[in-house]
Amino acid sequence: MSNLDLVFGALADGTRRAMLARLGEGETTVNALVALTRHKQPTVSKHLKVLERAGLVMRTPKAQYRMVQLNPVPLQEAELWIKRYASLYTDSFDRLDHLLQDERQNSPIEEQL
Amino acid sequence: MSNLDLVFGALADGTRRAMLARLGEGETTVNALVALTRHKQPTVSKHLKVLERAGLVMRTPKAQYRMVQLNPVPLQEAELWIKRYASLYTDSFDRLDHLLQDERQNSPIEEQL
DNA sequence: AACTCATATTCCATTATGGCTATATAGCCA
DNA sequence: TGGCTATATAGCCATAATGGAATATGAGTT
Repeated sequence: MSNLDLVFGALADGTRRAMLARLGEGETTVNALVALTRHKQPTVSKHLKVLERAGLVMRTPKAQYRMVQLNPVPLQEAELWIKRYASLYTDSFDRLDHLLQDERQNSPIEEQL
Repeated sequence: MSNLDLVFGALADGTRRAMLARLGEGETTVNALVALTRHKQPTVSKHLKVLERAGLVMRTPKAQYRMVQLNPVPLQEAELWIKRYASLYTDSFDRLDHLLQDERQNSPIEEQL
């Protein structure tokens, strides 16, 4: 499975997006994230695992807490995908550019994404 | 369910991203999309329905074909979300800006997304 | 009308997801 | 040590998602 699958999959949930938004303001603890949502702690831990699997989040132990930290890189990749593949329609110069690049690789297309 | 859920969910699949990438180059038929993937036609039709539900795609009948067309708007919204909520870490000016805006609304956070 | 091609729908099996409760683990503090 | 707190894991359930085969629909074509 592509990493973009995991990243977009992780983003496809409001609770997880809320957690990311919060993490964008700085690292925090798991409990702080629990407080943000209407869910129980184990549920939040599961969501964290999804985010972690997508590479969006890192957990580092600090005393009895696990500090949760945002990793922006996969988000940038996701943003890049949207720009690269789905904004072709706007800029026809860009479009030609991408078409040329795609020429080099071939089917099955899904493996390139 | 938020529309971003549907959009990101739709993007969380390489086959669908491949279809979108193709649609970025212009409208096409369902069969052309089938040819792009390793999947059967009914499967592709299902994927199209997912994309349609997310508002990413429109189908208009043209003779016996259904022309499939990309709708860029939800993609822009998705891109915007990434920028708005998850790129806080980069620009501290931006960050302050968002924090101030968030001040007005409150919990549960997930409903704001 | 009969045939064909393009696409959608139905049904089925398999697997994934999201939430909960209950329980385990592990670090701190007294 | 014992007890509190923070977090993870396991087990369970309901629901949704994925893919295929078979079939239906609908438009063109002869």
